[in-house]
Amino acid sequence: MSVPSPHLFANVLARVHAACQALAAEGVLPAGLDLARVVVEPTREASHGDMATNAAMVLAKEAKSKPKDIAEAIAAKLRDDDLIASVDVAGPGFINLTLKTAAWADALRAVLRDCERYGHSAVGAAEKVNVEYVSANPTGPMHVGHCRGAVFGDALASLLVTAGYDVNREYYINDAGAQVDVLARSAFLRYREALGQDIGAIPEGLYPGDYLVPIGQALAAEFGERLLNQSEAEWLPAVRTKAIAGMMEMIRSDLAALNITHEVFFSERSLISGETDLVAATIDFLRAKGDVYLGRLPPPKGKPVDDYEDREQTLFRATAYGDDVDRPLLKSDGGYTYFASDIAYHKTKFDRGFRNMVDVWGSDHGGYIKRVQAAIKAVTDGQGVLDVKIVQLVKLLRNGEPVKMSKRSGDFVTLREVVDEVGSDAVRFMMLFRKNDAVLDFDLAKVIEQSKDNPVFYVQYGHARGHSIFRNAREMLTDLPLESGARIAYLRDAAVERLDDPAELGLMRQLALYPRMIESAALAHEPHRIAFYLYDLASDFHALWTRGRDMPHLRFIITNDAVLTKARLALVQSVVSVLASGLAVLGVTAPDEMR
RNA sequence: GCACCCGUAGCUCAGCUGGAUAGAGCGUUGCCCUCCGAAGGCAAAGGUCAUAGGUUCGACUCCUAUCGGGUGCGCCA
Repeated sequence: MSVPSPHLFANVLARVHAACQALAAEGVLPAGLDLARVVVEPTREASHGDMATNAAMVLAKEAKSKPKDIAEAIAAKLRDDDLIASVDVAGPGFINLTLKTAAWADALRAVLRDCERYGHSAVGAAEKVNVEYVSANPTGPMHVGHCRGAVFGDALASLLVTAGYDVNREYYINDAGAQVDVLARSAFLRYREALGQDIGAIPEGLYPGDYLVPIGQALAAEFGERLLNQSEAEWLPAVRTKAIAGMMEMIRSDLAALNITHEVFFSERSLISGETDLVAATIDFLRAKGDVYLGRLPPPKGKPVDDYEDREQTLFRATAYGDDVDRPLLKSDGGYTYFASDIAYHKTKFDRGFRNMVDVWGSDHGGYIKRVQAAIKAVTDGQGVLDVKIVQLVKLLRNGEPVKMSKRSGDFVTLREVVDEVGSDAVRFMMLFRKNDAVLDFDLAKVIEQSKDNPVFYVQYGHARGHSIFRNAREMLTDLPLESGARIAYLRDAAVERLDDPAELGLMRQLALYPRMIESAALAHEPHRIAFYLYDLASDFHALWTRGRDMPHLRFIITNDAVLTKARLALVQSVVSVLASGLAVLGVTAPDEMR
């Protein structure tokens, strides 16, 4: 696999670094300066050139000279650079750089050269990252509330892969708590039903959903009437195992509808059912460090706890690691708290080689972050790092009206219903077209609209429009290949230096931003930035396309100039490639034509 | 009471881990289709970035306090 060449911004940053180091060698700047805070970024205003660096301002204090003086010194070095057309010092010490137009042509060639690898990065340095997401309780089908976290986690994982990390996608199966016993009892009822018994109404406290009917039938087929004479203690484990397996199968199939897969499904029960009790081992580990003690907790504030009992309990010293209070590890019945299992679980992640962990949780778990991060610190001696991404609620609407009830399940809308109605692409893109920590309105009617108001359509249409241009261009360039790999190869030697219209150069600038966007979005764990970037790119592309209406000389296909046409097709191809690449990161398809 | 998240244009939201005169879509207003690329395009208006302090060359971004909205607060997962 070829390593993509450093992108334009990284390239220019390296030149700025080199200039600083040269000045250090000459004694103009002190030796050993920390260049970490030096950045090269696109300018917001065209009058400031193409790129700007803050080098002089950042280094001024340490170098003990005026920013302007340093800026002039760096600028003088950069003026000799073969990539740079002009250098200006402005404002408090910005160094504004204008690149030679050849640099943009080179950047465009890089897109065609790297093909689908364009934008891929090595910042991740193949470091292992564990991304845990979904982890819905195995007690029923997935509902809409789950799908934002599912899509977010999946896109984040793809983004990290694209940025060069070694990513493991993981699902934690909560198969050890009381809720799976409830599931087992609910399934047992359906088992009796399958054997012809009249079960009447589903009792309060059990899961009423029809989705358990097939589980009951499967149990009847496997066990016959054997379980009927057994006590609950006897039949429950087998029924539970069967029911959980059935629920997980259903969940996997729901996820498959969104093209989401996990490499690892980690069972909570496996922590305690193996040869060694890993939860006990983890508690012992913490106890040996002095982080476990017997003590009392003040009663909880907020809503009163009716069965509150002040008692001495086994506590983890979470406050020593940044949490607000110490947290219990054992319940009054002697069983492990969910938190205790969770510590052991995250310890296994670390023990499996993941120093970097990302968990994607729903907004109602926000209060749980500190204690798990505290636990990870304790259990990994500060080596492991957990970033928790909270995804906010989705408000499901239809034409602006809230959608509450479900046709199928009665009390919640299933993920499957939503995907069936609007398609995976619309769900995925819209879930990512917002910061994860902001609540999201999802309107079933609007997301399938084929208009500019619908970002999903707008971006996909950009890709399709590119292909439409290729199809039309074949009337003139009859040997233009339709297959994308061959077409890219065909366009690779196009005379892209002929692209000099400001609108074209603007699009080239936008394309050059993509690799930098991938890196920063990956480092920030923010896949939504890619969605917004693609929207901007599509917008620029559509704008250029429509300019051809008033200005025929700007059309992509110029019938009497094959060389220019080919150059413009190279630009179109680059846009198409980047749109396809970005959509792939988001898990959204890039269609060749809109139906 | 405490912790965490949010507060940016009339509405829905971006703002690239501290950069220059805060951006986009919708909506509003004004132009642009006898024909060639209008499932539209161009342009304008619209802001005390919740408020008040602080940190520094520089703050929507970091810190403190206050106001408003949300979430959570032994032995649920």
